[in-house]
Amino acid sequence: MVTRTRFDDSDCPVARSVDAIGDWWSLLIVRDAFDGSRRFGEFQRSLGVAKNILTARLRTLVEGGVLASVPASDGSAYREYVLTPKGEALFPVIVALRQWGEENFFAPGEPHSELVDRRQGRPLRALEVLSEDGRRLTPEDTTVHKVARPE
Amino acid sequence: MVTRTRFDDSDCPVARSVDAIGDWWSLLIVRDAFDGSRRFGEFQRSLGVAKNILTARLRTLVEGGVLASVPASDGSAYREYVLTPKGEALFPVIVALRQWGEENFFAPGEPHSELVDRRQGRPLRALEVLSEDGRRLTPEDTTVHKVARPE
DNA sequence: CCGTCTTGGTAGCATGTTGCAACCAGGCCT
DNA sequence: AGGCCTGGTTGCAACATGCTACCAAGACGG
Repeated sequence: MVTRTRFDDSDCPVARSVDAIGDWWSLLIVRDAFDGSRRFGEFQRSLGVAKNILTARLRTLVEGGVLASVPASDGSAYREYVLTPKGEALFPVIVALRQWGEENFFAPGEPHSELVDRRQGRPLRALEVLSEDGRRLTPEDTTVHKVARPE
Repeated sequence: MVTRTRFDDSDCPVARSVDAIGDWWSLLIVRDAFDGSRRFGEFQRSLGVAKNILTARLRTLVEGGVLASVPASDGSAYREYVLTPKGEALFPVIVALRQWGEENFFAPGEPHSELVDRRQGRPLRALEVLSEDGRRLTPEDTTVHKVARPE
């Protein structure tokens, strides 16, 4: 087959995550969902994505348990897409990508959308990778413990 | 055009990050690089990716400043691919995806590769999104401050 | 209800991208 | 020199993406 390679049986959690999200559009849909988008049209306008693509991505996200399709909150007969707990758990992923992007792809002072603490209106603290006892870890401080896949 | 949509001029850092990484293979290449892979053949065997795809992804990652192509460390005439500081800064992204995958795509007790603290051999602490003054934030505690794109 | 607008899609087609397999050049090794 | 390893490139078939047009059901004013 020439289908896109799947990673859903990999023993690496990163690979399975990547596989579950599906593609980059999906991640931007999730980003918009965190930002309050709920309706098909909201996602479509915000992303500028073709409607057939959006339809397909929303479907796979719902099938994957990241989004749920629920009756509209305004009483109309339309449906809305909201994050499930599993989808909400992607928050650190989005924040990590956001911080990496801010750091590396914007000139100083270049305007960009910014995620802020609602209470103080201040930007967030940079994510830190910590050991169990709270030491800050760099990539060199860690190693991957490989697990043999059972035959 | 029917080319894949690009996000490199979006005002959202998440979109620019997504655009810079390019596709999922690239992220898995970066994961392997954190895990110590350096040579073309190492990536190829580890990922099982077609060589032409790997060639293309390595090239875009080098062009994007995530990897650097350096002379081989063993004195041979071959080249190696190592993470730049910009690439190393993806560490929290990989860790976030890894933790999300561990949490959501493995049955309890199912074997999987694991990222551990080299000093203690223990798994890492879960990433936390914190406010500037150290409060732990959920998605609901944050909001995106939109910035108008200058015309 | 009746016509019309909005919402949320589907269908068809051109083009781009992916993956496989075959091939190949230059390093390395004895 | 001969043969194997490494690190690719090339060609092709299948699949995915994006665009535009179309469409059905819900909302809505009269």
